[in-house]
Amino acid sequence: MATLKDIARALDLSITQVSRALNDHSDVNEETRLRVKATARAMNYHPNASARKLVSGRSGMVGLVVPNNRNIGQDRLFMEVVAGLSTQFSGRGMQFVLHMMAEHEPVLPVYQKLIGKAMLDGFVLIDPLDQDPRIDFLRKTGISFVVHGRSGKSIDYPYFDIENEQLAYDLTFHLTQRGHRRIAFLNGLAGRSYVTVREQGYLRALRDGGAEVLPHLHLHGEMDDAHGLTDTIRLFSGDAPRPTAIVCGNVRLARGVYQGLEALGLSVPGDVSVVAHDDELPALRASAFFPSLTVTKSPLRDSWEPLADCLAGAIEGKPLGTLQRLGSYSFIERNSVATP
Amino acid sequence: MATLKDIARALDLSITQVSRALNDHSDVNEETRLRVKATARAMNYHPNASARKLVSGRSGMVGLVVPNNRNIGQDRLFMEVVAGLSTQFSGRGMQFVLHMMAEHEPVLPVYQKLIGKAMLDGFVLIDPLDQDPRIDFLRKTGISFVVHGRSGKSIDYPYFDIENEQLAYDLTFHLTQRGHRRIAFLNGLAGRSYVTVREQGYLRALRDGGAEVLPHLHLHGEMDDAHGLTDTIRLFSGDAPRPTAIVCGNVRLARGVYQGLEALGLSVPGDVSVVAHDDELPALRASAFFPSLTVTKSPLRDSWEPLADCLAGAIEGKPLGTLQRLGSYSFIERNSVATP
DNA sequence: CGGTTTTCCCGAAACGTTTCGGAAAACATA
DNA sequence: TATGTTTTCCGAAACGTTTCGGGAAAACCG
Repeated sequence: MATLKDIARALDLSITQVSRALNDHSDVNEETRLRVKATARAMNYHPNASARKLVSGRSGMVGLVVPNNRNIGQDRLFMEVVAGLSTQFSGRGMQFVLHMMAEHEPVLPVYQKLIGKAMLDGFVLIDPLDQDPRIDFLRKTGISFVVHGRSGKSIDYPYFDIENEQLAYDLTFHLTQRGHRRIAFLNGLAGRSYVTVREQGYLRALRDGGAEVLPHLHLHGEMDDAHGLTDTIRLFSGDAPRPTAIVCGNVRLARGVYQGLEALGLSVPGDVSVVAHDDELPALRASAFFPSLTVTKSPLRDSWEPLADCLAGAIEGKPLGTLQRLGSYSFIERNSVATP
Repeated sequence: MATLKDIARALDLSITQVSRALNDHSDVNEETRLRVKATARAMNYHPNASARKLVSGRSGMVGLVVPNNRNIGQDRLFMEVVAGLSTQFSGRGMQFVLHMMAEHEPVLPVYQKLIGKAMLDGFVLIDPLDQDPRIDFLRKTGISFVVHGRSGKSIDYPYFDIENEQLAYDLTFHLTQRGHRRIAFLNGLAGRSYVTVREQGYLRALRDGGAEVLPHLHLHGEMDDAHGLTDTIRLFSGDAPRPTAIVCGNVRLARGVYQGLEALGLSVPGDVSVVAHDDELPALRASAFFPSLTVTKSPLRDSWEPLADCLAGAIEGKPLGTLQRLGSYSFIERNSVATP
């Protein structure tokens, strides 16, 4: 636990100069800088994070607050997020604080408290809602943050996102081009901003492609196998006009859809075409579906690096322009689409 | 971001007295204490963690360092650990720092660095190995820590553990009492301390129960479905004497074993008896096996609270006796065991 | 050689908290 | 009234770092 004082004493320098040498300030002799750095390493000195935070306002620690309302234990996505972000920040010499809230605990007071303790430099915000109150709150406090996604009309904060509107458009429009006129969309939970945005892309493509807009074909829900299965069964029960194609919000939904169609005795793509967006979650390969699944692909694991980048940049005070990034996706045509 | 100074000024008190009032020291008037606490809440004051850490040595932050060598993305256990610990510490008003190391990065320098930065009060240590070097290292530095499990001969540190020796004994001895003489044990990865300890329990039960000790029936490996399946196939191939019963380190292994036995045309328990230890991981119910599985049960999710308790206690300087805890387990007899 | 700039360094203050040692006032004891 | 005791308070120092404002010496310029 060597301190600046120890190094200063060892080299017969002032604490000031040692600090400046280690922080690469301009007015310190090149030779002394080297001597200081050498002895710092030798005494394996690490700057005391608390002292540093106290005076400079930076601690190198960032936080993720996770509302624990859903069954986290089952959630593969959550693990991806946590493992990805933690690895990224650890690799940058930063610390990653994971705060899991109690169920039904209000969110904003938690941020309030964490900010009050003044130990975090910033936050990562995931799963933004339409008009997310967290964003307004954090913006008001002035603390740095980065959003995984976008929400609200004035987007004047750092984010990393993919073009959800466009990929929903691409998937849907592809189906209209193959002649489909009744296209269902199994979307995510209503209220999530990416869900709303995808809906817009879906509707735009329906109009552009000359397909029917049928509200009963647009469904919201958890994006897992079970909902894919049950939604499919429902779409093909009852009297309402049935779809000839289904757009799935992710590959898990698509797996459920395949099961549902098989149970109904319908074939893919003979009776029903299916497309999906592929986050490339582990152990779930769209190419291994039978028939293999046509998707827009954008690996979720490519999110963590830009997210960490943007947050680190925001903390360093970089201009907003460099802190708003869009990930790319690719359209991969396989064998799950045919003409109706 | 109210500070002690703000409160002091508002109440015309000294900073000292405000601090003492908030920390429930003895020499402060009951009435002033209440006034102070009221205004503190009103100004929603939160003590600055860095300043506190700097002077008192406590920051209320603890860390978990995770070696990222295995495929974390797939690991359900990891998620349980992280979600459980984070929830526990958050609930105690403490902060949980998750540090995921790069693959093949040496561990001890990471601890060294984190301790050097002096922002953490302690560590949770999981998956201890026999003679785990991390334990020796942390002990030498003097920082608080708690181990999930036990390792080494002189166990003079806080831990939470279950009686792995005894439960392996119970499972194995149960089979000997039903007349089994050749009992296989699908254990975990060699080198883990709980694996070694379970082996001892298994061997002790074989001797006590008068069964044969056949080294080729004791197998090590990752404790998942795949290994349960492949190990089972191997146990019943070749010329070596075949087991009439199998002890599984967890329920995932047991599921693989059931699949393997079915593939071999062997029935449970008619041809082979199977028992396991049940960590009660979500979405894997031993009672839903067919035939339902006889187990020793000890929910893993019951570990996080005592672990957090013990670490918090260690940081507060409580005596070691209260910081070494053993979880209980129960033996649940179902339908997967018969006489050979 | 006088004046100006550059180079390299340092003391002291500040961040917000806890805690040590003392001290004034009120109260009890003799 | 003098002496101790308890109650309630406060000033000042300390934790380890960064940074502001200066300052001495060396280098440069005409």
